[in-house]
Amino acid sequence: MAGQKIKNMDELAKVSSISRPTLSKYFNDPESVRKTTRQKIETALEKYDYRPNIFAINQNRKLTKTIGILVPYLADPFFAEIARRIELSCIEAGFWPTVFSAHGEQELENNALATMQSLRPAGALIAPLGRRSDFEAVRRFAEDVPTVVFDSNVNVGEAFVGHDNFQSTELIVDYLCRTGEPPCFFEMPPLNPNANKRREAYVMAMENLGQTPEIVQVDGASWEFEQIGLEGGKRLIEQRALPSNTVLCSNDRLAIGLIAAAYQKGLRVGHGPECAMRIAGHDDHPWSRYTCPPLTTVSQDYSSIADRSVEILFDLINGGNKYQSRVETLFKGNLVLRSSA
Amino acid sequence: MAGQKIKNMDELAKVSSISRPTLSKYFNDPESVRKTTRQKIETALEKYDYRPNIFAINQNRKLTKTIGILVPYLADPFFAEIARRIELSCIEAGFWPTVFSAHGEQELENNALATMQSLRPAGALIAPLGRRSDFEAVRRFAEDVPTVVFDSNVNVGEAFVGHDNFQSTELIVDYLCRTGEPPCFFEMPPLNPNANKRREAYVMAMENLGQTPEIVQVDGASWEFEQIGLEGGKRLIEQRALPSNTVLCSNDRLAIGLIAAAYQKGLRVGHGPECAMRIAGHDDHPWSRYTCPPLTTVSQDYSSIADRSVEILFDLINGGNKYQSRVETLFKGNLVLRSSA
DNA sequence: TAAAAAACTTTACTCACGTAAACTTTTCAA
DNA sequence: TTGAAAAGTTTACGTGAGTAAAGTTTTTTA
Repeated sequence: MAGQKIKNMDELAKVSSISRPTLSKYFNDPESVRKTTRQKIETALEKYDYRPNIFAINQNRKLTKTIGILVPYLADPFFAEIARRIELSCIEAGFWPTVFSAHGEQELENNALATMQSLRPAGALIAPLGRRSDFEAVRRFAEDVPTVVFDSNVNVGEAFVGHDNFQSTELIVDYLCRTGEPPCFFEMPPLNPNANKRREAYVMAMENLGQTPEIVQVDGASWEFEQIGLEGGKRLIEQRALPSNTVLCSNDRLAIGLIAAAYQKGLRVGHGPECAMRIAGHDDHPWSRYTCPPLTTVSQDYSSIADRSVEILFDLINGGNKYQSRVETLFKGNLVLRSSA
Repeated sequence: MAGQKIKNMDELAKVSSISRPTLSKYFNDPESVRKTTRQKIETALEKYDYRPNIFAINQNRKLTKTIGILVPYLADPFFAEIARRIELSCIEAGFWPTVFSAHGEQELENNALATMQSLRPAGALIAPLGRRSDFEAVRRFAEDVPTVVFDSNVNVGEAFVGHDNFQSTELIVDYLCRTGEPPCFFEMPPLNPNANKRREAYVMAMENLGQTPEIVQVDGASWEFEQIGLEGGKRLIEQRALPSNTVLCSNDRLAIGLIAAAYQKGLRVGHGPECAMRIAGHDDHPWSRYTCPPLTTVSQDYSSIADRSVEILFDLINGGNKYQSRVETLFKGNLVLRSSA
């Protein structure tokens, strides 16, 4: 492959003594040509440096090999991680994934959707911003491109894959009630459906246990959840405004901020008798292992969510284009007991 | 734009009464046509739903509007953050950035380079893996595509933009020596040139101050630096093998792991008299604000690195293609004093 | 070994747009 | 009002590959 460069398939056809249509077939699917021709082509490919021009390839194909991936905020390790897994699955399946991020803003989300759309992808996996999404834009996109929505259920696309917030929230509320003071719920103004569902699930779970739900909402509208948790947490601790010494946070990033707030205010966090408060999170975020103390939380099943999303998308792409009805798949979470609660 | 769909420029030419070459000019640069024609085009665009086909556009242009961005590991918030800034600058300048990640592996880095190359981008901004890079592949890429290398200096491409590890390391070593026990240096096997330079800089700075440098290397070859810091840290603390109670970590992520290790081993971290050890990092990583205690570190000038990289690339793209010689720009770090050291 | 099937070659057209050349119309300053 | 200069139109060709149809060669099957 270090050899001379070759401009196009016609030139490759000459030097390999294989006709261009056959070469075209080969690049579409190497298995679709006879073994002997495949070998001829591959020896030529070793000798000459050639890669088909993507733009020319995709111009005529109805079905490109591109897959669009859109996440609301790539600097959040949860999305970075899930995007990573999806990307790898796509590469393995011979597709060309391209990752886009909305960076938390509607304008950029629409921008990314438009860019993706003009890439005419075979399919897309998108996690919409949620509350800030331009739903019309997302709907129009999903009409055009076979789309699997993950993480944030906005009721468009052919399928949704996500996390069972009710199951997981009940799990951790049960645990917290069983092992100490019933938790209050610490949240910020909800950015997406998950946050809302978690609040509702908390209320339900508490009522089922005969406890009074207590919700504490702190201000904040950015994607710097830790900062919001830290600032809000410090204020609440100063004012002794937390209704319970056990705090269930709407997500791990908020919990990380709250743990830092407790530390800075000299409050010991954990479940021992010498501890002033218990803090629990939700997600099993990559960082939650490294907080002080390590964070007790409920996991999201990252790999299942990523794998299933891709699986469903490939189904969609291969077999026709539409499911009979919209499929929603929710994965259960597991209790991750560490020492913060 | 909710109107009927239009297939191609010819159809748009008909409905807008503007010739196709002029339309082509308009899409290339809306400012390049007379105001009256621009308005005609734009009213047609509001009525009919049309976007030029990217593939057809790029097939013919020598200069596409695509910019490739490659980072070694996108799940690391440092790179996520810097990629985010670069992306935004590119969008603002009217380019189409596409982010790729090597996910820490050479094979995927080469893969990403190949994909980028076949996108025939106007330019690329790449942060190579470093030690694990296939240097030949990177060099060949940079020969083909105007390339600015950032973060990890591998001596290819037209320019390098990065962080002044010598200056910053000296800064924090000075600070640590001035305010307490001289630090030992905590590292893992270096993945890239920065890690090596930091070690060298540490040794130099210590010697300049008449101190004996002490280096502690823990095992680990993954990109889970926190995990490496945590495991290595716990072992060192158990065995009382740290040569100093002040530890300068090669980077913040390692420091985050080490802080967790100290916490788990019951050692209080900070600079008070009641503290057992001081821990400092390097990078001012997005998380370093939320450790317990908050991490004292030296900042990398994220925004300058991102901005200058983009600036240089645009220079390269616009004015000719080559600099006389390879330009290296290093930005200084600042001491970020928090309470861990 | 003959016939049928599979794979390949040749030829020719398509896709949607970039772009160059020659010509026409509009704009604007002298 | 005139005459460049600027902007637009018409025409025509290029890009690199997908793909269809008709014919040829190779392989497989009976």
